[in-house]
Amino acid sequence: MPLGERKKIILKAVVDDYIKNAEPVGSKALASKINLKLSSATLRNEMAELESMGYLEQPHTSAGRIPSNLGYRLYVDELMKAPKLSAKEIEVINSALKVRLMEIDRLIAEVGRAISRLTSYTSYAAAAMPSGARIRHIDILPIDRDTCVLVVVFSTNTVKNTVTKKPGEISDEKLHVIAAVMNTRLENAIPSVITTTLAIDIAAETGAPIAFVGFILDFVREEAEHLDERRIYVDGAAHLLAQPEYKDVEKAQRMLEYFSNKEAIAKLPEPDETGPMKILIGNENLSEELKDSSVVVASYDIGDGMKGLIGLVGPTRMDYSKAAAHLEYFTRRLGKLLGSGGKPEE
Amino acid sequence: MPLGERKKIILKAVVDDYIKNAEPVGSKALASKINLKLSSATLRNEMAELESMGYLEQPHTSAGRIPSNLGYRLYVDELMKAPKLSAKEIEVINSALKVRLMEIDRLIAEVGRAISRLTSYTSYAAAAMPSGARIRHIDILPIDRDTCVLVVVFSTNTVKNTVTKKPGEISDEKLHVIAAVMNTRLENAIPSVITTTLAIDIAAETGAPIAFVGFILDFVREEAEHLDERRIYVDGAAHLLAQPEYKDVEKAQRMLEYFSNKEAIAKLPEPDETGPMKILIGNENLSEELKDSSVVVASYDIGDGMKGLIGLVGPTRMDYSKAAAHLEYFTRRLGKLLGSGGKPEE
DNA sequence: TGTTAGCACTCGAGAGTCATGAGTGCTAAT
DNA sequence: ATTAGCACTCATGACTCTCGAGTGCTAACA
Repeated sequence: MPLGERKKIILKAVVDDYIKNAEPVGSKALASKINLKLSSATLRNEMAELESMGYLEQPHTSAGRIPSNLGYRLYVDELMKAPKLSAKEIEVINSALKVRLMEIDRLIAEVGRAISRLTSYTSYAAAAMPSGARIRHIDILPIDRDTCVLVVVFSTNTVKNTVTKKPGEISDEKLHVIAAVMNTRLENAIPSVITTTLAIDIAAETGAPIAFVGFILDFVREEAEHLDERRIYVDGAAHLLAQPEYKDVEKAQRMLEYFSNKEAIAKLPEPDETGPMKILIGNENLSEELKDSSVVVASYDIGDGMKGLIGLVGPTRMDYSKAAAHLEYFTRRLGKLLGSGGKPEE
Repeated sequence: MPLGERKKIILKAVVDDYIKNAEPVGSKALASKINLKLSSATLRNEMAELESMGYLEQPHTSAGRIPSNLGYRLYVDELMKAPKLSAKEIEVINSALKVRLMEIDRLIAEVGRAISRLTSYTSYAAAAMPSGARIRHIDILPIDRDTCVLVVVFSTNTVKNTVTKKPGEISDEKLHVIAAVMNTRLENAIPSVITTTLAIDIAAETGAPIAFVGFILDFVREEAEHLDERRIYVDGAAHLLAQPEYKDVEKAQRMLEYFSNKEAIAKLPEPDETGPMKILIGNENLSEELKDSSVVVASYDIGDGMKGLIGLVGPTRMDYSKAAAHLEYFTRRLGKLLGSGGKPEE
């Protein structure tokens, strides 16, 4: 059942209006706003048909129509105006991205914050690490008599470090030797090869205290294990409350709780092989809590096999076009920015 | 005007009851709950006096009384039951702290999360770095032909690192030399000594490309500048909405926005010389947004001159005793745990 | 055949009314 | 000094009513 051209125009008008005003749109109001010169009666007929086809819904008999999930779906797939940012918005984004490249985590958090501000929707941002990282390099830097810094580089180019005490009697050269032995044993190894036996071996070979060696190896293994545990930054949760669909405190609270729940948050949607952006409308979401919200999520390449993830959450009535436009631009710019990998030559 | 013993008991009972039920407490209800055997009429008289003294307030003529800020103040200063945790709560806290020592930032965030869960109040947690950190050590670790890791240790024992490309022609030994030169020049220096001139100097002395040296020094300086920019982790904002005093969506939204505002959040209260814990009731708070909320905040020693900060925010009707008890125990345990400084010997 | 005008009908939102009851202050008795 | 009694206050919630935006249907019209 292909939709007639006029029905499409009407559906688009209804969705646009509802996105803007959050109130069921009636035939009369629509008649004055639409460019087609049709009477409200005709629109009523058309809208009744659109409803029977499942694109529109009526909250109650004597109210206007609102789009159904199916209606939104058609809207985002075919009808909505090409996502486009104003020059001013682009200006703002670019200046937000002018921050120097910093720790990846901080960057991700900042990006989430910026896009949430710009769109007035709640954002979530994360970096998805490829699992199965290998150990690339271990180093132990002497700092003073009984302090040293332990540095581990993984195959993802992620670096972890910790400051720790060292037994005073270990010389700087000895530290070097310990690190060298660990590197020959562990270079390119998966973290699970680290065992107590290995620690004992290395301690014996280098003559270093077993406790010290054990501490280092434990650190390496644990950091490796935590490597693909993605940290998600949620920002702009307050924006949720601004939306009339969350004016019910209970509902708003459920959403906020959802966003502060680590397990739930780990399952937030992400784009798949179908492309770098995904729009999930209402019940297309898998999480129960999101079933009457919508999500627009995009991914970008961070480099070193890592993928960045950034999404916006709003009511099903959200401005998909705006959300998509911002995400699209942001991820494109980020991809470019990060693609160069923070080389010295800027 | 010293408060009579009986008035104190009555005030305490009113506060306790109001903390629990969030509803103005009337003379009759109070008469049945209080252990003194007084009639409601007597209580009425006493409560009227307490009101005229400013310890109680009446939302409207025919309602019960609620504590005023002054009343709460007296309550926390003199009346409330000694903060005490149940064995079960202690159990939960201890298991929450059993996480291995990790990056300080992550630890702080986790602590905030845990205490928010335990108390059902919104928490904020931060580490306050001492300003004026000096450079302690710089190292450049070769990883492969054109990748290296830059590691900087500051006098606060904070370590910052970044992965970067290096010009392929620089040998591992050369990296070593560059690092050594930088260390002799910058050891124990304040970051502002880093200038373009210095970069040119070092490049000349080592024969390294000026771009590479410049990149390293820029990184050091910028990280140093960001060092005392404290990052604050807020958790459990959803708990706010559970409190009846924030059932008004507007108000709740203002609070949430407040907590996602970087500038505002940087000014959250912290304990001062008067002691490790501070209770701010209602309008004792300086921020406009907190004037009808209360804050209980405590600090603890992280070591290396850093101070940890953790606070709970709730309605003025919050359970000060519970909040204080949790904070007290948490900070005490944390101080002990961190005091040892993450030595290898556990 | 598609469009429009007209009309009776529906139903949520908001205003107004009213009874209820928890709570008060005051007075007089204990 | 305490208490019982009583008249008064006022927020709350249930109920009713009106208003009006919006609908579906029918009949007239191009």
